[in-house]
Amino acid sequence: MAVTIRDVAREARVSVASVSRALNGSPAVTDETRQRIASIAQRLRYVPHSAARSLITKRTQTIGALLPDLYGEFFSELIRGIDLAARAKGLHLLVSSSHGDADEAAAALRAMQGRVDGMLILSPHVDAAFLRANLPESTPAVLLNSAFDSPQFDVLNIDNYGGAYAMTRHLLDAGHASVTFVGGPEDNFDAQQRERGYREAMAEFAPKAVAKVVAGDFSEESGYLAGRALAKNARPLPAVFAANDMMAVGCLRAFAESRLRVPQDVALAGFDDIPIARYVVPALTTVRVRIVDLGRRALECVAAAIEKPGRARGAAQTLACEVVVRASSGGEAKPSKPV
Amino acid sequence: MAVTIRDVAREARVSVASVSRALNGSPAVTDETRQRIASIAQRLRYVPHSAARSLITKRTQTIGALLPDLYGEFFSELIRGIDLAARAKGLHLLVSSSHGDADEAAAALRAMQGRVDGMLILSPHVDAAFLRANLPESTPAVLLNSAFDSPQFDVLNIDNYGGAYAMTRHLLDAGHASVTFVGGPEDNFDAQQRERGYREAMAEFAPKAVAKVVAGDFSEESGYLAGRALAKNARPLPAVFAANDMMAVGCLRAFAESRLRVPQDVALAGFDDIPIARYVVPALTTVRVRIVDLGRRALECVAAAIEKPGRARGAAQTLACEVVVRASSGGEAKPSKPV
DNA sequence: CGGCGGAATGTAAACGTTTTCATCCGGGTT
DNA sequence: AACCCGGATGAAAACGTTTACATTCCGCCG
Repeated sequence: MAVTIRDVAREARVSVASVSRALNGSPAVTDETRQRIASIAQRLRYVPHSAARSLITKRTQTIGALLPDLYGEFFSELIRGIDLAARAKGLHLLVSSSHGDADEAAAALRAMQGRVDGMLILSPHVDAAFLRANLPESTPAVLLNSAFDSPQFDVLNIDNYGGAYAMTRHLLDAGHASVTFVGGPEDNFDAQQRERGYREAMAEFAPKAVAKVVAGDFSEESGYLAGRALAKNARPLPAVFAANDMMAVGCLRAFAESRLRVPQDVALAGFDDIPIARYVVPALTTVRVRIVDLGRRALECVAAAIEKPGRARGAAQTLACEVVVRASSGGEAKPSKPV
Repeated sequence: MAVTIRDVAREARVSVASVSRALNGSPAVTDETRQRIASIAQRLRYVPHSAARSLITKRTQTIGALLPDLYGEFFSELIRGIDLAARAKGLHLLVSSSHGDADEAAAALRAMQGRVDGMLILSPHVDAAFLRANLPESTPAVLLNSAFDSPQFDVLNIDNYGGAYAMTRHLLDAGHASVTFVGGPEDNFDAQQRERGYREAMAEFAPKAVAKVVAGDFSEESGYLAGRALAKNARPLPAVFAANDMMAVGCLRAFAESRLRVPQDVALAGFDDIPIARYVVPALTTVRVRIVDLGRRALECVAAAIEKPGRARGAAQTLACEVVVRASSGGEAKPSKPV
């Protein structure tokens, strides 16, 4: 049915070995025969059978990506970065996303076994035991945004700490006497790091003020509730720094209901720079994370691990964030045109 | 190194054929031996080598998804739907996205050759010639949201026409004497269909009014410009229906600058129901498209084509949309809490 | 009691590559 | 002239499955 290496060999009057060599760029073949074989292969539309090749080379040229139940921009951007880098390296991308719990993730991980040369794993469910149980020893893997730190695996994290630290500092520098933090879920790694960044910046740059954290869970609703509670406090209000943009949007709604003007009565900042952040009124000051870079770096990292199997594992990299100042923090007045 | 079917066979004191049969559920094997083999396989952590299996069965259990340079919510939701359906069917998902032009898409399509049993293709660049040149005859493919209609391929479209028709009708029913349409890019299939839906609804439900279309290109900026132009018109202003939400957001900004109140002075609606639509003020009336369902249906469609190779191709399905009424059209006043 | 049929299992070919090893050939060295 | 060396090519094994076909075994019927 399909054209195989044999057909090309027959047509070119050489052995299959020569065809293989010619097409794979082995030096042990005359330029002239290489040309001839190449042109015949092209004419016949020969495409090497990837399964047969994988069988013998033990390489699939494929990277697996294991992702949790992820929504919106973050997911797209991450995949974009991974995909771009994979294409540049001639690798394919096998995706398995939308994993709600550890069991689903485990099943997905096992299902990928043997189909991929390496893995990119972003999941709140991973820990040492999970990986030992579900990931073959020999498969290189890069953990994304994971609290889990092991000499076995490379880890690539967002600098949540640094971003929150920088934002807190920015708010204090802008003249606010104090900053209140709206926290994320307690068991969330990102949330923990962001809170730590906030606390340390407060300790350093506002030693007289006291750090104050109100609870939240990253949802818009929890931000709304937090905002409503904060609006009752004594004036002047401290600046509010929400652990993510969705909660900041919730705060914004609560403040609007309480007839509080942002940023005149209360300054507000978020974290993530989701697209909505540019379009709420006033536009939200936030911390931007270059998700595309996260994906790209992750893929390059696992590709490197595949190429050099003996290489030391366990490198931990951190991806910098940047403060994006918009109208909501009062740092800059640009209410009309989105950035 | 890795454990193969031979190891299992040796351990179980049977032939490899029996192991294969037992693990693949062939009826020609005693329940007792099946049990024994299964437990040994599990103990040895045997996983069939997928490449070897593909080599002989000519199946990869993998679906390829070819996507253009897609951003945000649409991409995530689409992949989510595809992934969910794929998992349910035990299929893997090979993704190649971010294709800017036809050449890139062609290269990606060819690279997937032999690695997938079927393809999901969403790309403005596909047409008959493109597919003939880059897709093997035998590979089933489903085209998503494509103007190209051929008896060769299944096509799955969003009901842009019906959604725009329904929205226009909704605005007219709500008491607006006329509706002005802000169009999308001229060569865009979605935009064309939406405009057609608008025109036909106008002709049918507002025969005395005249359909009016101002140009746009789906960008927020083009919506802003359109909104500014419209704000100059004679009062009372007709309702404004933008061909997508981003342009509607742009209109909103222009109206705010012109001190026009929405919906009191001008009613506004968009299309897509992007997340931002809920958070702008006032919240945007729009047309919702169930992208997850699009992905799910597409995968089920290609899976069906793979299972029954002889089946008739060329079925065209259409995915219904629904009008989502929020504050911006004045149909319902719910300015505070997002839906 | 012999043969037959069907169920369970085994044997080996086939899938399409890559790669090791062998072969061949021409030319330079001794 | 004999030898060797190195470069180009070919033959065949190997990768780990599935499956067509062969074999074995056992009970049952004539």
